[in-house]
Amino acid sequence: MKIFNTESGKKEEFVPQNPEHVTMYVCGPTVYNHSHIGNFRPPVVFDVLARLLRREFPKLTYARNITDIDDKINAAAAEAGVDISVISEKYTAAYHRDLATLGVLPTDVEPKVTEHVEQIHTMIQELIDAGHAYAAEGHVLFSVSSYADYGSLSKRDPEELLAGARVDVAAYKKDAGDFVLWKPSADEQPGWDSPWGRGRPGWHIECSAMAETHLGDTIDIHGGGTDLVFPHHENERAQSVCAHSGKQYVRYWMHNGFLSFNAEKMSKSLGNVLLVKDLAEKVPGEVIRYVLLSAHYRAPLDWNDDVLTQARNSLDRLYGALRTVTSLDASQQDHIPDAFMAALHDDLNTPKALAELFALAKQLNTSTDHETSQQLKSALLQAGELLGLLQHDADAWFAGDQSEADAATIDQLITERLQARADKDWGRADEIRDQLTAMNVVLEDGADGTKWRIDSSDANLSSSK
RNA sequence: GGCUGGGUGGCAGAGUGGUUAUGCAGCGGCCUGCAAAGCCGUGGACACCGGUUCGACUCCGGUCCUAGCCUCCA
Repeated sequence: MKIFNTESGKKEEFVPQNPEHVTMYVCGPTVYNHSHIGNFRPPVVFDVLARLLRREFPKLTYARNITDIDDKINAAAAEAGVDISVISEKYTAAYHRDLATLGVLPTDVEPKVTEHVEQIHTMIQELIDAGHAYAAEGHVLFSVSSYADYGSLSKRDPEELLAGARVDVAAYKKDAGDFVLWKPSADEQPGWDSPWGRGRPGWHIECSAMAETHLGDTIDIHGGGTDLVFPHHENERAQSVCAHSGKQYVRYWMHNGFLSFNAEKMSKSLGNVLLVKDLAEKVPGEVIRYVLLSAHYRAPLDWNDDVLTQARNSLDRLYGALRTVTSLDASQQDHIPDAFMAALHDDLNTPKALAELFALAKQLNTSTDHETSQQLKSALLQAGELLGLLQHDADAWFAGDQSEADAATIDQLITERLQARADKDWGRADEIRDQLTAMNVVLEDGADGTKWRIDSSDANLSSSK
């Protein structure tokens, strides 16, 4: 398996530190508000990677954190007049609902910052003891100049960084590039007692401490959005390497590209933020997931009003192929085609992998041999599972969210129409079909009976709000 | 301004120094009582300008556009 490593700028063969136990850490959300669709690209992309790793290695420990202490959470809590836990728990729950909508499997560990304050203290102390950090006016700062390799992950020259810095440099900083590990809290702000006074963790130390706690000093894969390369991951790396006597922190850094909306940055100020819960009212979560996997994870992905419709229609084709085989013989065999695996092994090339799914669908649609069809359906389901797609019952997929009562009515009408057709009473048959069309039901007559589906084509999938 | 990516047909989106991506949409045909689905076929693309090469969408240089980052950010 090859993985593009941000640190080297190349695709590298993936060799875990311990082939018996692979470790992966992905930066999770700060739970102060709803995450938008762009925020879900990493969980979905790394969910596919986790599925792949679990298939190919005996053990994977995958951690994705919840940042539940942050100034934005503080602000939201203060405004609502509640404890920060009220805010963070509310939006953690929302985050979990959205993950479930998108078919993202739970991680092995979901560490919360507020549950790791002790470990954060320990790590800060280690950094101070080793001369990489210093306390000043209630703050503890990491001394960037103490880590010679600083900047090499994000390919930045520390000198230029400082020259271009547009922030006000606090007087207590020895060096303008130094970043905070611990900062003081005012009395009304949430805080924890510490050797450096009451305060709260800085923005980067939490991930270092949580990764260390759950995955050890060196982790195999660390993922996140490309915007996190600097400063977040650069700083994480500096902290962890320095706290661990120079030991490597991450073997493979992976960063996903950004999602834009109609070629504009998705941001609250532009009013173009798309929420999973809103999209899920229009389409199944699987359609949203399909869109997120339809572009390579490192490439930019532009969301526009057509992508959901296209994804919906594409999935219809795959489910349509699955529906040609009504039952599946029990089979433990692995039928996933090599080309599909090769695509995923090539730096998680999900668009190529999807193309292989369509190749399977075409074979399935043209197959006349029972045995072959069974294998093809099995292959499609197994390959789909690796992508987190195609796991619904095909009939249920096409039935949409019709109630059972409706389904019963539809079946009743279809039975009547079949009789009319048997009697060659085309007028009556078409009358019934028109009736069903009015119910948004499309019929498909086949050799083995009549299937139906809910017409989603003119359902308003426009994603603008 | 600096650093790092990206610009492929109507849309989405892979890939490659010479050969069909794939899907959606379109068009023609087959199938069908008629449709739908499916199948077969089909048109249509590599931002621009140079260079290297027998040959460049692919490699190199430059230009333009675009995204992210330059201490909150997926």
